[in-house]
Amino acid sequence: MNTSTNSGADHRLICTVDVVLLTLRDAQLQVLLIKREREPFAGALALPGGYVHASVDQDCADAARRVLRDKAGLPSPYLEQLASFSGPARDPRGWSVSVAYVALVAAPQAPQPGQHWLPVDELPQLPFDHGRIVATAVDRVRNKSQYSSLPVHLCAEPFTLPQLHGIYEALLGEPINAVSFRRKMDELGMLEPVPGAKLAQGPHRPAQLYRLRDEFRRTLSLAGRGLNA
Amino acid sequence: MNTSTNSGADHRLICTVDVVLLTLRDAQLQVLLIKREREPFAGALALPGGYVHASVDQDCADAARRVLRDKAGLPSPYLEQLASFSGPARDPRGWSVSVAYVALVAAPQAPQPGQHWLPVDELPQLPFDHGRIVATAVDRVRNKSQYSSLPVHLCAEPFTLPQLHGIYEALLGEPINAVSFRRKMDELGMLEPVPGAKLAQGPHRPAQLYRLRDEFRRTLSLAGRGLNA
DNA sequence: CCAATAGTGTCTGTTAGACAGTATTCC
DNA sequence: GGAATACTGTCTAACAGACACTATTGG
Repeated sequence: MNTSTNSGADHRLICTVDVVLLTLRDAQLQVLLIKREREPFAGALALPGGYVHASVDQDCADAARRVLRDKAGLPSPYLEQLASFSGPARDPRGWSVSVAYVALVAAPQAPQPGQHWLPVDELPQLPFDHGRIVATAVDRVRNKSQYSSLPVHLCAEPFTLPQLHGIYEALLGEPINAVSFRRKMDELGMLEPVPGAKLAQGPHRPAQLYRLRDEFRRTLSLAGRGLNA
Repeated sequence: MNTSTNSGADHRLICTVDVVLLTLRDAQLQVLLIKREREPFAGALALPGGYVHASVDQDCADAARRVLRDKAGLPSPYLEQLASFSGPARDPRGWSVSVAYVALVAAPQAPQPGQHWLPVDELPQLPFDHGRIVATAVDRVRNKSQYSSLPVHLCAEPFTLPQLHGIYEALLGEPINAVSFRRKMDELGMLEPVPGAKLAQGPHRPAQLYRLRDEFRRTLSLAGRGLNA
């Protein structure tokens, strides 16, 4: 096969991005699914996604942000490349490559028409290989939650340590020692107390509010030895 | 822009795979580079890579294995997807997506003509964004070596624990406590002693030879709390 | 027996978890 | 003052690192 400087049709493939947008609602990890308007699988619930447009996107992450903006109406949440999925059968339109991203958001506004938040552990069959993509994303997020600051992106700022503690527990599905948790968050050094700001949640001592230090808005902080859940 | 069921040229992009094949030589992590025969960058040293061929590849990993077979003359080493790199400028032929893989091999045969092993810390400028891809791969491998069995794939079987110990130290660039190392390898449970097989390296006690348990040939074993280098 | 490396037993320091105690709020 | 939750001090248990010891080979 001659592959010299040919960049014609044989070497050009269907290329898409898919975004697994996750949030925490009712102490459950939930994923945003969109009702597809077009074939294939018109009418089915699927991940927000779309073609990569060479004319408008600077790279695939840019395409993912565009998809999030257009289909989920979101500004720029935490976004991380997950993996690429490819093959002849995953898309009925033909051999395709999808670069998948994970995005995390804190406060899921009321979903707009056609948007559905579903718990990741109770998903129906999804079109394409979206079931597998979601499973990979959930694995990645749960795994990274064991030793990094990733879950802060599921928490609206400012937040209290007990709130963040609850988020880690919901993600990892098991109780985390509260003393160790505070020690670790302290070591990670990513949080700063909002001076004077406390959150009163009821007839008891209010909790200190914290925010992410700017250095950690786009970077994760990694714990040396995990949170040892 | 109409994106209905159109799968025509606008939505088809240049799609390639690149493989970062790493090995350990002279206690240094080295990467395989190939002298490019074709434009662009003909004559330059670059990662082995090529177009994804929808007609022959089952997925991008398959394309990566084909590239390794054809350009590096290798059977099937440890192969793991790294990340995808995309954009209008990384390839002079146009907007492109490259799905990059990391591969690890043990014994680098004498390189064939056009193949060059170079230490990852002393690379020249590489064409495309291959410098960045190699850097990402090296980060990934060094990072995963801290808490997983990944480095066993850099070691020819059967091997002794002191040999494997040396490989971990070379990767992490710092000494690892030998007692802890043995304890960890034991906990990981991925090695089995080859009955009766010892390796005599000189005028001293020979070391027990080990091999990877079959369950771990394609899967990694993860340590709970890292190797604490 | 000596030198050299392989492998083990055991002590010690560090770190995570348990638990109890103090702090602060609303009633 | 009581109830509830936020936070802290301190003991304990688990684990990694240090070090000394034994094991096994060639000379």
